[in-house]
Amino acid sequence: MDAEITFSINELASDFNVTTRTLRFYEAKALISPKKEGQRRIYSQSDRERLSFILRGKRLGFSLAEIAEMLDLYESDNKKKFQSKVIIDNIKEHIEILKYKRKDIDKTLQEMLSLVKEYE
DNA sequence: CTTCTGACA
DNA sequence: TGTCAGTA
Repeated sequence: MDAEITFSINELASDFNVTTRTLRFYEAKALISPKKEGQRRIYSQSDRERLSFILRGKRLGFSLAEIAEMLDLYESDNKKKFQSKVIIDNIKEHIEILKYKRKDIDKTLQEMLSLVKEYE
């Protein structure tokens, strides 16, 4: 009955332009935990979203350790409600970091834009 | 032929 | 992370 859309490690890897080695590596770092069909890894849509988040985090310059932290912070707010303040504080910190990154990007963007403008 | 674990670059 | 080995 359940037409769960799943992916093999190969499909997921090619879909996101990463290697299967990378996916196993992230799993070893506990960033993704696909189901196992015997030995074979079975990736679900949620695993897909997690990978998307991980790769985006990488592009934003976060380390795998930081991404791992964000990941379990974002999913733990249901279970560990007694620690909500700590979680909120951590997320706020991430928000601040992102704001600085955005400022840097905007600054650099403006400089490059005006630079190109001089030569065209 | 695809995937897995472990090891080494 | 890439890659090579030896399997299941």
